[in-house]
Amino acid sequence: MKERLSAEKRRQQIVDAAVELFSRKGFRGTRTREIAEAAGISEAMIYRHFATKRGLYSAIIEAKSVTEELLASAATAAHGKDDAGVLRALGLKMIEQTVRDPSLMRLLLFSALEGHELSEIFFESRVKKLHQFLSSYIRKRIKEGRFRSMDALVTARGFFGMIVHYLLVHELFGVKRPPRSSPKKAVELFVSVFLKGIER
Amino acid sequence: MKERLSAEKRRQQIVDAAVELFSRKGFRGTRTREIAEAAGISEAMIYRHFATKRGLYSAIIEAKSVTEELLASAATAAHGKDDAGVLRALGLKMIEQTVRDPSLMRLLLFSALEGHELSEIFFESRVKKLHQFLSSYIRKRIKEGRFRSMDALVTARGFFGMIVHYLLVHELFGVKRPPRSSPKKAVELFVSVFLKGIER
DNA sequence: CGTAAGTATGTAAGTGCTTACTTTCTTAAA
DNA sequence: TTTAAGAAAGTAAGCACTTACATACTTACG
Repeated sequence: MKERLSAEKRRQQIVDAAVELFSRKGFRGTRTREIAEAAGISEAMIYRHFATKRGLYSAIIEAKSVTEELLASAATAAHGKDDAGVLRALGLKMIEQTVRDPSLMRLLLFSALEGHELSEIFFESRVKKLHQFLSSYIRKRIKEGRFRSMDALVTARGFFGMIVHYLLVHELFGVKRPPRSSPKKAVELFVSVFLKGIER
Repeated sequence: MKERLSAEKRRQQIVDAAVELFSRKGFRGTRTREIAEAAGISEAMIYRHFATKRGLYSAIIEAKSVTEELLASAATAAHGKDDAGVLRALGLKMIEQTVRDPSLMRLLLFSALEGHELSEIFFESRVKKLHQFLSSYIRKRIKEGRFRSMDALVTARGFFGMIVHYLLVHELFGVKRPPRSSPKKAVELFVSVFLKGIER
């Protein structure tokens, strides 16, 4: 017989295994048996901890919806009115996190494509917050006369678009980065183009 | 008995029904029975025209891989060295096409996420061509001294990122456009920021 | 021209495997 | 002794794909 864990630890173990599989193969592409095998337990254990496969998926999406430290370093730069610092911090952190663990980006895309009911909540808590942070920063700097007058939200999404697209191309579609194009250099380029583009 | 069509027409009918379903629900999420029902025939007919479900999916991806007229208007502007015109044409056409028929974007994302073998070919023929067109235009304009010196491919992908991200946000995640933000205005904004950002 | 043979297009009803979820029983910790 | 964590072995439904057979269109031959 297998090691006996506390319910909480076992539950976490199931979630960890499921995150990996759902993010790689989607909800419909993942078998509950695979999850059980990956967690080293029997299928029945999954159903002791989660009512349905969909319930497990929802639990994951909700857990991944907590906002984390991504905004912290950007907020510091924002306080010091370091425009390039704000953008650099956001871009680099996003890329770094996604390269280290692409499961979040994949889960987000899968849940939207597959039309999961929590996809919207997922988007609101993970993406919208970032958009709002940057757009209100831009709005403030427009008021201060440092940036040109423009739709701050659309503009902010434009910047995130450059970063997200970079991740799509390299992490999802698997395009190889030529040696001259490190993430850091790409972010520098995006920041410089974007800043020069919006400054007065 | 149902109407008797020519093999070619029937095949096309199956493909049409399948495109709609695969783009909405993905490969794994689509049942062959659903495709048959949507096409108004029996499952066996699918298997008379395609060896396997996967074969049908591959046929669709290959068919969708043909490059179309997207580059035409941009090429005209490129010839006249109308920088804003090039970017505007690319951005507007991409948005217009995707809004009219989102199936292509969804198929592309699904095939990459689900790891379909033809996903790479799909990407190369649909996406890479655009990247190459714009990056070689940018490279030329750098040589002519109109744009700052920078990595043309990364820069070009930055512009497409703004457009693609706009489509992801509105077409995939279903964020409502506020009335002030029409696609046309958004493209104008992206073009203006991007151009000002890369010009000397 | 008329018609029977041959062929392509179609269907209804499977077949066997997979899958989400259940039931029943065992074992170890408190 | 009680209770919850665990395994083994189902079950019913769903799935890609097949089989056996019917019907319409085409064509060669009298």
